Amino acid sequence: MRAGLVAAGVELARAGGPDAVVLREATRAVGVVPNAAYRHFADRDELLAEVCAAAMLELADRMTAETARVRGKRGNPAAAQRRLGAIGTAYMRFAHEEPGLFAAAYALPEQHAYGTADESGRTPLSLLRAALDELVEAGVLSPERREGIEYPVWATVHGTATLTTHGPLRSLSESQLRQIEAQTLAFIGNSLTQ
Amino acid sequence: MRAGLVAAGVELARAGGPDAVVLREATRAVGVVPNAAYRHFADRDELLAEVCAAAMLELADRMTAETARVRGKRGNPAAAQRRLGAIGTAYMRFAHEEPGLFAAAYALPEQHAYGTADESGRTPLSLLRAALDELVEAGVLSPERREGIEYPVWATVHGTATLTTHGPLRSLSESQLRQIEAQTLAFIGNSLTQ
DNA sequence: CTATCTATGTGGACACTGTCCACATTAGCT
DNA sequence: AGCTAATGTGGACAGTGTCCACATAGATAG
Repeated sequence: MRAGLVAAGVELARAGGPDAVVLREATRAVGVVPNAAYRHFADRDELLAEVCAAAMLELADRMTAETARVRGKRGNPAAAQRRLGAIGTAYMRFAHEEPGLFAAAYALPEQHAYGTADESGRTPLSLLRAALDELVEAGVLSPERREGIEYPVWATVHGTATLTTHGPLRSLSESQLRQIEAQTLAFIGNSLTQ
Repeated sequence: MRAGLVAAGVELARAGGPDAVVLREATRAVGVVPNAAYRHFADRDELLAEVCAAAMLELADRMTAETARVRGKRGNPAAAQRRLGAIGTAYMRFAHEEPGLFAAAYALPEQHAYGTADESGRTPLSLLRAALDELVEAGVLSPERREGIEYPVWATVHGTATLTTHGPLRSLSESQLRQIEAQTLAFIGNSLTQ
């Protein structure tokens, strides 16, 4: 039933973002009285935390999938760059295809949410780090510039994602959107390969 | 009184972010019955929109102030770069000194909020554009790379600001924070001067 | 096999929110 | 002076998170 509540919460978040994951509605969905939820969660935030973790997991899954589609063996410069691009693309695509879940993923400041690890330990951040490590290994990014570079890279993609989904840049045309996303990836590439 | 409600709303937002700007509380602060607000605002969102605009304005003011502190005449390459840095610094500093207001500034997707212009027409985005234009004028940024470059730049700074204030990177130590911010600005500089 | 304990769901309540309606007051214009 | 438009008031309703006391079922111990 805990799982049922979380599943209901995820659907609510998918449809309306973190604010839409309302405890009473989730209990209604699973067919139980509101208070029953308090046997499984201390409060609404604890439910939202689970929803958040689920959203992060789906994001990590998408990043993994998109990365896996890139051919070329590890260490190949072009392939490494494409894999980093795949990570950014998956991130921004997730934000647009599931804006509610994306917002929910970052709704809780608390969370140890560098991304709660899924069973395999993959988190969005760890996937990004791996891609950047490969970039160093491939000789594209110099080692002395590697440390901490994941944060600006993450921020750039995250900023574009939020600005274009929930921020002032939402309601751009599809083509404008694609252009800004491409420009964002090029911007990152520019900064790294130098 | 409309102004009073907005002022109360701004203080609420300052203290607790957009969710804290609750209509009834604002009317309480100005000493009037809740419904009185409906003579001035269609609903809560319309009040929040004003708060949002006020927050954007304060952000623009800070950016202007920080930029003005940079010496060196227009067109000087080093000065132009420092002015762009000042804009980013002001942005991230605002996010940290006024996290509630910063969040409120971006709370409403609706808004024509590329930043509602203040009396002088300055908005955060227009200030950024001006700084980038100067960078072109100074020969630091090549003209053919100028178009639309404001979006990745904005996104990078915005991403760092949100991740470190409301996101998973909050609760970093002061020194880690400063380092990430410096790294963010360097990252942008790297991408532009190439 | 019975008795007790623990986990889980129920009913009812409270404070709080945004919002609507009907009413009172007040200021300004004719 | 009297009408009109603007503004504030009182009361209400639905919806929310959360707390309390109660019921019930399932396991566990004697």
